[in-house]
Amino acid sequence: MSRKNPDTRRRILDAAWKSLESGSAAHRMSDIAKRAGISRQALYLHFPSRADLLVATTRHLDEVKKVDERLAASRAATGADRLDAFIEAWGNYIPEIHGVARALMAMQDSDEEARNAWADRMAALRHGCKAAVRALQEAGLLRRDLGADQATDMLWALLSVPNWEALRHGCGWDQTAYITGMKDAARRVLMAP
Amino acid sequence: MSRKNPDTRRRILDAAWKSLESGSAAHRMSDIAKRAGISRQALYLHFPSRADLLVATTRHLDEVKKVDERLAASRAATGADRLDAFIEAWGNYIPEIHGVARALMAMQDSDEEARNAWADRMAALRHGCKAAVRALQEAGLLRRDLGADQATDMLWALLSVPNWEALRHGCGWDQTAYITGMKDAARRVLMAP
DNA sequence: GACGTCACTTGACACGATGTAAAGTTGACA
DNA sequence: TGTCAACTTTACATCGTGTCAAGTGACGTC
Repeated sequence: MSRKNPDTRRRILDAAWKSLESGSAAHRMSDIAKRAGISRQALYLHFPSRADLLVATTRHLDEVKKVDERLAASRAATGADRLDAFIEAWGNYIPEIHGVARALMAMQDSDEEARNAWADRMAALRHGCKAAVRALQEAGLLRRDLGADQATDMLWALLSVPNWEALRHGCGWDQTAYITGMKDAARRVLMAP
Repeated sequence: MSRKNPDTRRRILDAAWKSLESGSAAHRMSDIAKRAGISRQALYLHFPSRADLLVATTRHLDEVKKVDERLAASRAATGADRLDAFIEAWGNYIPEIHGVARALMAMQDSDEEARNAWADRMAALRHGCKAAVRALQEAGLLRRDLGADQATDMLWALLSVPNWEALRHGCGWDQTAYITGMKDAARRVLMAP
């Protein structure tokens, strides 16, 4: 699969990324191929299906954008600071992956591979939420009447991509308003006053 | 368009609804026609496109399920009770329209008509949120540091269908847990402690 | 009792997107 | 010079949507 020219592969992934990121609706395989400067068929030589391409594109983005490093910063903090840092790291990552995320979400109904890829991603987010909730709990800041699982669920829902879309695009919030709004909402929902 | 047999029209709408509501992935025009007991072409005699059919199905659902009546109940209340009543009315309506909502959301990228139909629906929800926020404000219960618009946005995002999906299906919450969880979250985010 | 019309059926086809298959081109390397 | 790998070109299968046109059968009307 990936034994072809690694440079071409990279060009395809960049093309897919940019194509999805640019608001335009030209997300067909032929558009991506054109943008990468290769034939549509060469694309299938590297990625057997559209779903494969999208999944590889998310991984590629993770690598280029260094999610791990970003999230590592939040892991250093404790208590409420950790919650803030996590929301900031993830919340500022969403706009960068948003195009690809949208495409992946749109394929969920029709393609199992896409569904699994997105589920994986959401599981990773949930893991981060869980850790942030535990940090609150350890600092004695988590609401007493809220189970850790329930708190994790709420935070996870709050930080979902559709929520980001709703506030940023549906309501016209800017990115900093989104971040501060989310930090505020999360503290109010999860922490004792 | 709708000058054909109104009984057939109704059968089509019911078929579309049930087809979308049943988890199975058979949502093609031919499946809906089969379920309605007519030919695929007769379907196009009543609804010129898939998007038209979906839009009509949501309206049909609204009629059958009597959204207006349900929401009217919440309009009678005041202050925090109104917020609770609104969340309960809308939150319990989501599962009934969920199948159709999903289909409509999935068509957003490809079809403008579907996009507008969904936008209309979300605008109606937003209108309800705004009224609930105003009720809080009039009762002096709204947080002082939160603008009415900002509060409306937050409530609107909180009550979105994707959030319902995330908590009910992603996290396995049952419907009553969802309702109480949302009421609680909304109060914490919007009201002063 | 023939006639027309209306709601629907039957069958065929165009289109756009994905994905498959196979033969041809080009350049690097032995 | 020959071969191999990466990519191109061309052609085609498939699936779902939407269009078109001719046909059928029941019902009301003159």
